[in-house]
Amino acid sequence: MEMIYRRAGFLLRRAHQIADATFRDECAEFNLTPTQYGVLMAAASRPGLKQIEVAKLLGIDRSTTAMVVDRLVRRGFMERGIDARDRRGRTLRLTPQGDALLDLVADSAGRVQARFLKPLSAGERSVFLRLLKKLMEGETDMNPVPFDRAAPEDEKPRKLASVEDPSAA
Amino acid sequence: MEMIYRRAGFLLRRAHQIADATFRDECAEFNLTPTQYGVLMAAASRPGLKQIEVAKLLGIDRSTTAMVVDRLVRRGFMERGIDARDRRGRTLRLTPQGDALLDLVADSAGRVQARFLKPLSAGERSVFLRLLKKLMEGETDMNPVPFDRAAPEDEKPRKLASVEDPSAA
DNA sequence: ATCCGATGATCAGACGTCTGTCAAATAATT
DNA sequence: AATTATTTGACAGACGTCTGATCATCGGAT
Repeated sequence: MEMIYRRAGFLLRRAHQIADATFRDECAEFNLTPTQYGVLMAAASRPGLKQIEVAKLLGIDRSTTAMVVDRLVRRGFMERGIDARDRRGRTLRLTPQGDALLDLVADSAGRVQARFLKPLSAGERSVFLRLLKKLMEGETDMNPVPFDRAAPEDEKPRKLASVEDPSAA
Repeated sequence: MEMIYRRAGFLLRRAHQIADATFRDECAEFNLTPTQYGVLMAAASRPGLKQIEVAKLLGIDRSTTAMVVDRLVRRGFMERGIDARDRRGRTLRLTPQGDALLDLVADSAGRVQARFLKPLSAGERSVFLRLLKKLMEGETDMNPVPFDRAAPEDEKPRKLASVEDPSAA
């Protein structure tokens, strides 16, 4: 039995479970799940991007994405439109309420990371995160969507030559 | 948006997702999920242990455990009984079919680990696993059940006089 | 212009997961 | 012994997740 505690899958389930709970707890007042937050962030970063692109960005499948978006739309945080150029696609964008929510959530979301990683030293954290990322980048077999963090980048590739986030962290 | 790719929670969701898919793929012929496998393993290791104990061992809650056990019982891999000493509790044990299944699954389950961890070198794997375990052991806030891999190991209630926790809280 | 394969969305179904709530049983208190 | 508190399990409800099926649309090939 003990062997199960050494399995990466088991450890990852627990880790994910706790990270999830930490996020929900930290964002309890907003009643936001990590996934919803991800969808909101994706939509905020590139207004008008399509549902399928959000799915790819986050690595969740189309059905799940549709369901999550549904709830967010129902709660008034985002709106769905039909892509004029390709009527199969649904374009997404935040409503002003959605934008406001994201502002409010920012601090809480930031705290989740520190709180979750607390058991590790600063050095360990960076190693851990690095290995986790390496693991994801190397996964190809069972990965629903390649982990490349580089968004399709079609729409309008506004490549500003400057730093993108001068906001003091 | 890119910032989300640096979040531990996001990375862990993906990692868990892929580990899960790898397990399911490797065990497709048995139609077994990682959770079901965990429950089966727990029940195999200590026949007659209670449902609630399995839940604690695996870090899943009572509702989830009940549901998973239901399916396993329905498929004939385990059977549920009522604990004679505490009639609230349900005792679990594998059926011969369950035992046989576990035998068959062993190889596949073993392969999952190697396959999932493939992108990392041997050294990285052990560091990764070690950090993951350390993270889990240190989690207390949002952990549904402490991660101690040391099973309750009671069976005999032996309430020793040793002071365990004067609860100075 | 038409047909066909690829793509996007939705739906249905299955499973895991948690939170709450309720009922049964046990344990603790008075 | 009777009341109260705690524990266990089941059930309902919500959410995330995937697969497979179906429908609409698009793009390319004929």
